[in-house]
Parts: sequence; structure tokens; C-alpha cells
Amino acid sequence: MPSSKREHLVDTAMELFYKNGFHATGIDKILAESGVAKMTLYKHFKSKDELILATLRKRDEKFRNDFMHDVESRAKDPKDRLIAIFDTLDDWFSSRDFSGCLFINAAAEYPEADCPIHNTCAENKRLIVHYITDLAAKAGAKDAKTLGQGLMLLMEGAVVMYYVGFQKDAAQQAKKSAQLLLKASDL
Amino acid sequence: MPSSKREHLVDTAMELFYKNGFHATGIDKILAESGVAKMTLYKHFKSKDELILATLRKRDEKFRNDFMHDVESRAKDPKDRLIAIFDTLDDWFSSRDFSGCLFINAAAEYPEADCPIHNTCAENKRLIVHYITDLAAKAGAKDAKTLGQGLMLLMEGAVVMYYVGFQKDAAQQAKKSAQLLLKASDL
DNA sequence: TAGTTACTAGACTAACTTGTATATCTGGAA
DNA sequence: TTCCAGATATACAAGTTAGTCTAGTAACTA
Repeated sequence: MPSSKREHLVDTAMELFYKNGFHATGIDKILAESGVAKMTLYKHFKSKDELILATLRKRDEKFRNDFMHDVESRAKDPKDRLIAIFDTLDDWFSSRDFSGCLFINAAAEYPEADCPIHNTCAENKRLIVHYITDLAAKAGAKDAKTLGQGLMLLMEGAVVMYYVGFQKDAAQQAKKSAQLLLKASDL
Repeated sequence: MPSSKREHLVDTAMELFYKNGFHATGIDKILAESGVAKMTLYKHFKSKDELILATLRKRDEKFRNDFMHDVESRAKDPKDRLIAIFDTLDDWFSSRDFSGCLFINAAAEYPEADCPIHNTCAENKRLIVHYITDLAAKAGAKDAKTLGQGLMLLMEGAVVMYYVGFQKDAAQQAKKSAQLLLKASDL
């Protein structure tokens, strides 16, 4: 049986890191919020960085899972799913606790390319590109790789423009461009 | 005559904030690196946040200026300039000290929407969208606003995919999609 | 010469950081 | 009952943080 304290720590940490940032969130705040003792944290994780890595890994799994399920519940046809991505995105943006992309935020605070934290963020992006490119191939795009990459760029751009630039219609603007890219791929 | 100490502080701070992040860069490190006394800093800026704001404002001006000049030196025709954007981007990415977008990084560390730092980042994005949309209009795009927004999303997406996702060809992938969007706008 | 301005050096505060050490408590199994 | 794992509270170490205070220096100008 996995320790429930451990999971509770990771969940609390994820919330605080996401809302306030990594350096700005001290260990003590996570402990106070979760009601777990400090020694319990250091029994499960040998450092704050290890806790950060655990939260990123959990977030990666949960985010991609929720994302794919939401997209797939919106449309059956792979081609329609490629467009549905941007409605899923729109809903995510307008959710109450949206605070950008945890992986973009983490990479910003841990800039070094050989840092495990930054690399975990990179892995998340790679897996999402893979998912989208796979969908593009299933939809029969004439150049699935290019289409997949293009849609990924629109998606990440929308996250930045909504979160950093306060552009409320970023997801719908991305959707418009996505439709043009699909047309250019004979879809 | 503007204080040279002030400018030196801003330049040093910009370098360190960009390379290592904002919370991770202490006042003392900036002072040691610049060789300026602490009281001189607090004579020019009433807090670290004020220094951050000054660096963001200087960066905004310099970045947009350099960016526009580089784009405009690559092509004369507005339509060609819209594509040249992505070669400018590519050069920026492969420059030795590239560390993502300072404004995306800053917004990640200062998440609150009503925070002056976050708002300065938003302003930078708005001004760049405006520049690109203006170019699209000059190029005679049938829907300049949509094209401008689309190209901006590709651009920001490329920054994220290069910096966070280690995707080395992000700018060239963005360029390919940009060409498709231009075609869809009858250019 | 006297005054003004810009800057410097360095001590200092008070809070906060991650991480460790110690000693205690609790619930369940042998 | 005894033993033990897991968690607890609390104090602590050692360093860092932003920001203040004081006293002094160097250069320019009336």
C-alpha cells in the first residue's frame, strides 16, 4: 500500500507550486498546508528537488490523461479530434485555478538544460507532441509530422498568450489557425 | 546625464535574472557582479521589484527594437518579412546565451494577474502582436488580425518548444506552418 | 574654501531558507 | 505485554533573503 501521507504531500505541493511558483513556495508552507510533519517529508523525499520531481511526474500523468480523455470525449473522428484539442484548451484556460502550464513555469525557474527538473518538463512536451502527431497520422494528413508540430506550436502559443498576455480568446484564435493548417494538409 | 551606475545595475540584473531566474538571483549577487554598493541600488530603486520592473522595461524596448530591425534587414516586402520573422527567431534561439523569453519566465515567477511585473510582460506580448498584425495588414492579408494572431501563436509556441522541449528545429517548423497560414490568407 | 552630490563600505536586523537531530506518541502485530 | 514502524512536535544549524543605518570618501561647483 502506498503511503497516503506521501500522496497528500505531493498533491499539496502541486497546488502551491502551481499557484505561487517553486522558489516562492517554501517547504514549511507545504507542511503547514498539508498538516504533515517535516520528518515525514524527508523520510519520503531526500530534498525539495525530489519533491518537485515527484509533483511534475504526477502532474504529467494526470494532465495528459485528462487532456486526452477530454479531447476524445468531444469527437470520434481523428480529424475532428485535432480541432477539439482547442476547445479542450479553452475550457482549461477558463477553469478557476488556471495558472499557466506547470512545465513551462518549472522550466523557467530551473533553466539549466541538464537539470532533472527541466528535463522532466521537456519529456511532457515530447509526449504531447507525440499524441498530436499520432492523431494527425490517424486522420490521414499528408504530412502528419508537420501538421502535428504546427498544432503543438499553436497550442503552446495559446497557453503563453492567454497566461502571459491576458489574451482571452487565445484558444479560439489558435483554433482558427488550426483549421487552416488542416485544410493545407488536405483534411 | 542619466546615472551610469543605474544603467550598470539594470544591465547586470538583466543578465542574471535572464540566466538564473528572478527569485534565484539575490540582490547581493547583483551587487557583487556589478561592483555597486547596496545603498546606491536602494537610492535608485526602492525595492527589488522596482529593479525587476526597470530591467523588464529596458529589455522590452531593446528586444523589440533589435527584433524589428533584424526582420526588416532580411526582407523588404511585408509578406517576406512575415516569413523572415522565423529566421530571426532561429538566430535568436541559437545565440550563445539564449535562455527562453524573459517575459514568459518573469510571468511564471510572478503569477498574479494584478502584479505590475506580470502586466509588464503582458504589454510586451501585446506590442509584438501589434507589430506582426501591422505587417500582415501591410502585406495585404485578407484577414490581417487572424493572420497576425496565428503567426504570433506559432512564434510563442516555438520559443516554448525550443526552450522547454529542447526541440532544435522549432523555429523552422514554425516557419513551415507560417507559410501555410500565409497561403490561406491569399499571400 | 565650503558645500553639495554621488557613491562606498560594512555592520546590522529580522525574517526566512533547507535540512537535521532528538525525543515522544500511537496503533497494530507477535 | 512487548516490540516496532510510522508519524509526530519541537528545537536547532547554518546559510540566505531584502532592506536599513551610519559613517566616511571622492569629485565637482559656487
